[in-house]
Amino acid sequence: FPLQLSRRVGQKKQRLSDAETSQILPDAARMPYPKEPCSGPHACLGPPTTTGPQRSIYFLNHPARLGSEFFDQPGAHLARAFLGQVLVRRLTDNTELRSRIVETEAYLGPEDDAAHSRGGRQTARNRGMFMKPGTLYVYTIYGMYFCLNVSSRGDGACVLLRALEPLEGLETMRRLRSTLSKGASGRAFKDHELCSGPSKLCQALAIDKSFDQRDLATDGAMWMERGPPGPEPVVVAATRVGIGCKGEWAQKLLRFYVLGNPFVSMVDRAAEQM
DNA sequence: GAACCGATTAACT
DNA sequence: GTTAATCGGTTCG
Repeated sequence: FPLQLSRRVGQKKQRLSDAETSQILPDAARMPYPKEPCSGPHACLGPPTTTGPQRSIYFLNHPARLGSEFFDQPGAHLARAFLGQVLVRRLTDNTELRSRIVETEAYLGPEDDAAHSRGGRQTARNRGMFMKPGTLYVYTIYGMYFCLNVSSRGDGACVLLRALEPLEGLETMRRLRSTLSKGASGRAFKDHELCSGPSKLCQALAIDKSFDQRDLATDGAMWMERGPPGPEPVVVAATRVGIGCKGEWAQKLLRFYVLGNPFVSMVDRAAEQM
């Protein structure tokens, strides 16, 4: 069994190859980029279509998929607007994982010293940041993790998803986390450990580089739905995580999270006093 | 090519 | 609170 082999004592550590992962997992996010939003073998089970003027009364009680117009907001606005919305991931076996977005960070583009697009840098890696709002930007970090971003309005601007509150498919998320986590001591992850970090949520939702540059408004394997109506969550604005603490841009309050939500990755008590 | 390093995690004290 | 793990992407010579 490839996973066990890779853990043999003294053996050079080896990440699961795509082929190996696909043997273990029901879905390793290896679907090719769909040419059409809902083409392929499961077209008849496609995700809800974008809201539009033709929407009938039938859909008023059903989840509405967020479309390109929603993502077309300045980064900091979009980062706040994401809070409370529902991220849906459909695996290749049609299992749907649902989670509420509870923590985000905005990266504002070339002038933002903490952004990958700082100084106007545009490379093969960060191309997604420069594509139309709603385009995903997935990058590898520390050689072993992924981070998921959504392009916003503004050249080279995007929003990093940092934490989710799992709603549906928790046992699948738990299995994905255990299988993909390097520590993998066999212990079961608690609910609040499933998606409480930018790379944890990528493991829990089986998101990898194959999602880079996909369109969240039309993709068949992942989309966003308007969260259920309810009281407005209290939003905390704090400094961003992992970008150092020196410099003008490190001080800006571009991280947003739902006050009191136990699924947030890091609380900032000082920011909460404000 | 080589050197450097990171929008993190998990295990440890 | 500290630190090892781990390697693709970027930069530099």
